[in-house]
Amino acid sequence: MNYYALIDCNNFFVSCERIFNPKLVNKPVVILSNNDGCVVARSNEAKKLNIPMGAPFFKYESYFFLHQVHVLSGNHALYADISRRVFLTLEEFSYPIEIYSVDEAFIQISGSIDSLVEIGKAIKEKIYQWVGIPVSIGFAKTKTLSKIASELAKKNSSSNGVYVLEETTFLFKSLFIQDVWGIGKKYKEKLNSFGIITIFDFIKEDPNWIKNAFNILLVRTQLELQGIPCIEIPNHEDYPKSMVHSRSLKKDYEDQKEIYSLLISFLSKLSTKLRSKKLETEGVGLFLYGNRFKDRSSFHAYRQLDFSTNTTSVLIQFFKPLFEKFKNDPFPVKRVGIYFFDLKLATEKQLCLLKIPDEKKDLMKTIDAINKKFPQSKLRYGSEAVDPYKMLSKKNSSSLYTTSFQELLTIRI
DNA sequence: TCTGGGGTCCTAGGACCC
DNA sequence: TCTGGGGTCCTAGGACCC
Repeated sequence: MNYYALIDCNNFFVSCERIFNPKLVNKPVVILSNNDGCVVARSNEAKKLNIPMGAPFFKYESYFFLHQVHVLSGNHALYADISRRVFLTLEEFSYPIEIYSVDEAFIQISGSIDSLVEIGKAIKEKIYQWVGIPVSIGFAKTKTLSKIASELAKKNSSSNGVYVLEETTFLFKSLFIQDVWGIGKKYKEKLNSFGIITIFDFIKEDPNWIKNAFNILLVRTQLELQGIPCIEIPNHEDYPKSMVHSRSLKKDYEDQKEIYSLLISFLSKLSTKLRSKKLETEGVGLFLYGNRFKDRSSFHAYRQLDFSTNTTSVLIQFFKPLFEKFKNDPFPVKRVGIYFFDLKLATEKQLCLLKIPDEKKDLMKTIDAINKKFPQSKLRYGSEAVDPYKMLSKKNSSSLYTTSFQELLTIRI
């Protein structure tokens, strides 16, 4: 029998922190978003204190203090590295795999229920032993069902973190549609308005009606819930179609030179990422937002290129006029972002009949190599901000234990 | 009164996910 | 005072074609 499994890291960001700081074990811990804005991860103990996902830090600060909640700024370089190690370990098992997010992966597997439980246990133990991250594993006939199974694995203490979902009819009468992968807030409200409350209600609806009232995605979800796989594991090495770098700022900024140089820093950072992944872009865009809790001002502009590139100077050249448009009708800026779209593999570069700007490939290579070797003293373009971080804020971050020699863990014996 | 019909392509916006 | 960031996919509607 063919199955899918979802391997899901438990409270991933918190678990990463706990590897290096055992004092956090069994304590309520929350991880904050950039700018220390809101809660993006919680330990089980923090969940028990009814701290919701997305809770704004400033509203909960005194509550955290009262309950001795450990509060950390997100250390995403660390989490990315731990994530990589988790999936390298999972790949040891040689099943077809899809890394779905920083803390989740699907695998495809066949076997009897008993053998699945054994394999699940083995995976769970190996990841914990090799990387130190606890995971939950859910097996089922489709990806959508395996999501539900992994939640059951997490909640069901008798399952030991591994759950095989077989019979669903009874279960679905007690599960709500909003617990289904692919059904968010809007769909939930609309489905509820038609009296569809549980997964059981949803499954017996006419697919044609769902197609007309919603879209093809929900029809797929419905089939998946009935055990008919519609969402496959991609069988090729995929690369991203777009890339964004965006941040909320410490305060509202009005100085256009400051905003511009920050955007150039972002552009430079994003092109470096593009090069490190051996990709090129055929489009560049930017967006600027005012403070979304006070005013709804926004600006958005993009430019399609006639060729693909990952050269910072070339991208700056095409970016400049986009920012000029903002100057016509400026507003105080609270959030900024740069994005690339229509990404292509650098190795499959299309030749262009038109004259394209000098790509300075060797210069880019040299700059990247120097910046990699000396991360403290970054080589940058003249128009980049000298210290982009002064426009952002970050307080309680843990160290880069696994990605920086300066910040290795110190152990006293 | 009554104003074609059928097709493709592109994009902005909206929904979802973590 | 203070509210994250990075992605994907689908669809309606407009522009354009004959």
